[in-house]
Amino acid sequence: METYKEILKDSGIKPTFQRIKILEFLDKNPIHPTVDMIYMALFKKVPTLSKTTVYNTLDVLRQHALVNVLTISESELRYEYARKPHHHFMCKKCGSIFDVDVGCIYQDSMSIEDHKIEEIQGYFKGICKNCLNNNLQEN
Amino acid sequence: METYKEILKDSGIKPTFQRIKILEFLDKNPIHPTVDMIYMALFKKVPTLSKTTVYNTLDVLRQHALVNVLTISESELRYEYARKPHHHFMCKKCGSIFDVDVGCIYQDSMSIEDHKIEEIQGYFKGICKNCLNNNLQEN
DNA sequence: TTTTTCATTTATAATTAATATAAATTATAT
DNA sequence: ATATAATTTATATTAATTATAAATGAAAAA
Repeated sequence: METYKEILKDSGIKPTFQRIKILEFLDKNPIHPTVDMIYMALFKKVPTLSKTTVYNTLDVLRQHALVNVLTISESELRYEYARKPHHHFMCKKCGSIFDVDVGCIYQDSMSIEDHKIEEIQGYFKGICKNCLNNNLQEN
Repeated sequence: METYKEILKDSGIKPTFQRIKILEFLDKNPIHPTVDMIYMALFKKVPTLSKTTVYNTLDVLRQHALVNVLTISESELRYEYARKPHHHFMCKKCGSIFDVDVGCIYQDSMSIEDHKIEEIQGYFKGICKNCLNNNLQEN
């Protein structure tokens, strides 16, 4: 199993302690966190961490295609460890974001209506299955 | 042809001058503008307009399903007059946003992986056909 | 080892989109 | 006319993000 240090090195990124920790957090917590969620979680174990570093690191990781930025929320950006392409569902009630593993027919297209495609984001919004179940129990 | 006043009335919205102007602007300028773009454009003809009114009006129009909010940009929200469902393409070079009229196979689905769908956003990003052409001319 | 250099991290300040609040205005109903 | 309520406006506030510069740390050169 490849370590985070190795993943960073292989991408040409100097594997600093902070970068390793942020990458590890994203990998182990597929919750599509905000910058603040990452900062709050890691601050407990790395009290010297600064929020600027989280921003900087996410930028670096993104430039090397290790993380994706999601604009699914209207108020702040969300981040995820980049695995294979997929779409996302955001619950309007609890706010959680889920991966949805549906085949996108444009995933392998080079262009759409003569525009060159470099990136595809598919966002679904509504009520997640957990909230749907909780609603039933309340009745 | 239905007037903007009528469209607002039919949606149960009091057709004020500001609301009519904002709705008209969105209808006649399918550029998916930001709040600022709407404000700047209308301010010329309606110098008393305030930016808060643009925010408020867009909220009201949205609640009555007359406008859609796009989160395609990472820095600010974009708005459009709500017509029939479609996806969007944003150019990474010039920043323009285009409607793309592609059939979405999930458009009529009620749910996805047990989550209840209420809204679907499909975003494509890359280089638009205009910028692709301009690049050729520069050589 | 010591020094130098450079990248990274951190602290701080600045920017800006969006929201909240309250006063002013306008329209509507009494 | 007057009172009431909705809307608009001005202003202040919040909060995500970016910019700037100082502090730190690690690698390279002497």
